[in-house]
Amino acid sequence: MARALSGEKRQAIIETAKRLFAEGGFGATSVADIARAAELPVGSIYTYFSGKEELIRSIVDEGWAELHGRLEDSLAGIESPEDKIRLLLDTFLPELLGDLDFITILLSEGIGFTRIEEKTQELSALISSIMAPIARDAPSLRNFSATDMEAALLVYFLGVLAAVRISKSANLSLTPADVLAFLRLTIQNGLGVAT
Amino acid sequence: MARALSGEKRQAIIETAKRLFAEGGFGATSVADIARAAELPVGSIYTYFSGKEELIRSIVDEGWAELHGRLEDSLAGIESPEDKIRLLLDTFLPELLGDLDFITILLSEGIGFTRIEEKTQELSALISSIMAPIARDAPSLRNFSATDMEAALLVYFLGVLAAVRISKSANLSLTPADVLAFLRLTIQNGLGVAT
Amino acid sequence: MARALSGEKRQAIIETAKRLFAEGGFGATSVADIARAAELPVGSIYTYFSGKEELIRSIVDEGWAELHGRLEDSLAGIESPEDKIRLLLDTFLPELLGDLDFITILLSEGIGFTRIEEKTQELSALISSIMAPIARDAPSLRNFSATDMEAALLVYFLGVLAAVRISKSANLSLTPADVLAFLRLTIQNGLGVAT
Amino acid sequence: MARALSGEKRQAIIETAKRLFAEGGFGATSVADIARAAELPVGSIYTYFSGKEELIRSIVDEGWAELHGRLEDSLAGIESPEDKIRLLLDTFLPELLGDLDFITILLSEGIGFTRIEEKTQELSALISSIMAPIARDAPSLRNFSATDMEAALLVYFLGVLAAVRISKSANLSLTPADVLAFLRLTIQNGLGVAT
DNA sequence: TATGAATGAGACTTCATTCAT
DNA sequence: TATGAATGAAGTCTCATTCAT
Repeated sequence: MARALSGEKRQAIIETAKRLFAEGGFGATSVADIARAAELPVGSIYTYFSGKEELIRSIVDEGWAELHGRLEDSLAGIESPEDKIRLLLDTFLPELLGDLDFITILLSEGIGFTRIEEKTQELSALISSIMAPIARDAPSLRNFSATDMEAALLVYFLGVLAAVRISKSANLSLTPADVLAFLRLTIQNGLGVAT
Repeated sequence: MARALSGEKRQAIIETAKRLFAEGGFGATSVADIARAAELPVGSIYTYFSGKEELIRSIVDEGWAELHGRLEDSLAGIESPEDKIRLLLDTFLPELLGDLDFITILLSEGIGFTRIEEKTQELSALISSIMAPIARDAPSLRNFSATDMEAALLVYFLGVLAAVRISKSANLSLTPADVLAFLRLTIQNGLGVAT
Repeated sequence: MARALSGEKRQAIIETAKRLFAEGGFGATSVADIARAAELPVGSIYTYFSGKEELIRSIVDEGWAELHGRLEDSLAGIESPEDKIRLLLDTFLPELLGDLDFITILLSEGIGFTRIEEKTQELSALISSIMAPIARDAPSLRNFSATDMEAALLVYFLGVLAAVRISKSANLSLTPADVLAFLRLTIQNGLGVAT
Repeated sequence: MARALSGEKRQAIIETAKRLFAEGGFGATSVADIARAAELPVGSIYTYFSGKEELIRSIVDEGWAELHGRLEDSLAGIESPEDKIRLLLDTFLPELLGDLDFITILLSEGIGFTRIEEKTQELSALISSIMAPIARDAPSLRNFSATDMEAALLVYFLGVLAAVRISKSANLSLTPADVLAFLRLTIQNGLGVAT
């Protein structure tokens, strides 16, 4: 029997590529760069991925699947909408915001190689369904149409990601925690859910 | 006359490159592609720009300068903060959101070649100063710290751009007008300024 | 038993490689392609052959040896030159012309990896010796020198192979049977041997 | 104005590539090999040809066009079928047989990249039309069907090419002149045309 | 100033062969 | 013996930039 494909090696490639793509961009990062950084021969990249595009697609797809999976698992054990929102704000978002490389790829090069839009909508729908029961009763959302809600979710979600990313890359004083704090305030004001 | 023609040529290069960079990305668009699409010889690109990077830098810098300049000019003739906010929502943002190619470049490839962060902060500061007098008196913003305001501006500004961009590239039903409508509602709720 | 199985595996490799080399060319066919098509692991190819070149050499050498061997065996039991010629036309050539992949390899990639020329001469000499007694008495060959005979054999042999090959690859209406019919006519006219 | 494409350089590439393809085969000859032999930078090959395949296609197409063109030009001034056949044997074929590299490419790698079959048929039809008036009256061709004629042309044409090629590559004593002599004899016997 | 051919570094990818298992 | 992951040299091709014209 020959050697089996090494999950470790595959993961090392994914992680190295994620970092380099986030730092320098997809186009400016060569497969050779990735191999060098991962301390692997170039050929090995192609043992694990059919090409450079499959590599970025895997980074996004798998990163997203893990995120989404963990979120759904966690939500499954929770009944109250308020607790679900707290989970989003206290666990899910901090985790996502902690993975700046992932966010960077998601917001820039990722588009065009992966169906990020579908993923964003997926998440939108999930959050939307969580918020619906509360939003219905929130006085400040009285005059929010369904379209307004859809726009709100996109703006807040993408805005939070982009804000955190730009704060980091521009060395602004604003931290992910600050951004989350603003989001908490906004949700408390809008939905009346304190976290 | 000759100078006018040259200016036109330069502008043609900028516009063609902007479209191609937005459509295919900076890395995937060659200088020859731009020359072909602009129906100009390759050499001409280098008559007007020192290289490919200066080209994208010019697109972002000049696009931003024009935007910012027009905004300041318009604001100069307005006294009331409410009217200023109306100008932002009714003129400035619709214009910006209409230039999807510019937004796309700004959010993806732009970063890394240009100091977008500084520009975003510039705009942030401007808007912040406009809102300050109103925000102070808005009851719903009572417990908003300065940091919260900074976060809010970044999240809304970047969120609106990213939402519009993704809606277009993913063929979502959400239009720039929908996103603006949400923003208007939010401002009315938060600042009490109707537009 | 084990050896029989191994022989089968070796034969499967030879046959698969022959087909792929004929279809796509030696250079364009990878060892992995052959392994995949033969439903064998890559390593197995190297258990039976020292490398890709030995593989094509084996295809040509063994194919030729079998052909030549069968021909000599059959000729051994025949006395009359006329019957020998009939054997060539009715058995040997139809068999050879039926193996289009072999012909294709022989005429294209084969050269350069194998000493096809020697083989062609070998066969030439054999056929020449068969025809000699008859040719001497054929009136129409009166003014044929030995060199003319050598040229004739080469032209007819290679011409028949190339014609059949090109007819197939170009989807011409000409069949191997048509080409053989022409050859029969020619031999009847030239040597007076009817088949 | 920039430099104009150099016909000389293009021709040098064609000739170098033709030689190398004939000597080592298409697959085994790298673009870098060609560039080195032509004393040109690799990039220049791509200034004149879109890729390696267009290169071999150009070799075959242009070589064939020149050959075919010259043949038709020469035939245009000749009335008698006998003289036309003499032209084929005394001028056209010797020229073709003198370009061994071209023949080699035609017979091996050429197939698959170029529509050689169509070209062969083109020539077949031309020669066929030349021979028709004579063949009708030739007693020895009485029992030749149209299919036989087609087969004959293919076998003789391809056979002559292949024979000359193999004689050269195998260092046989047979020369192109010998092969042509055989062909002359055969035509004299069959068609009664002396050359 | 205008042009576009020229250049060669470097990108992505393939692949024959080896060898740990 | 059997396997197929591992390897890195080499292949094809692209492209930003230069510069002869």
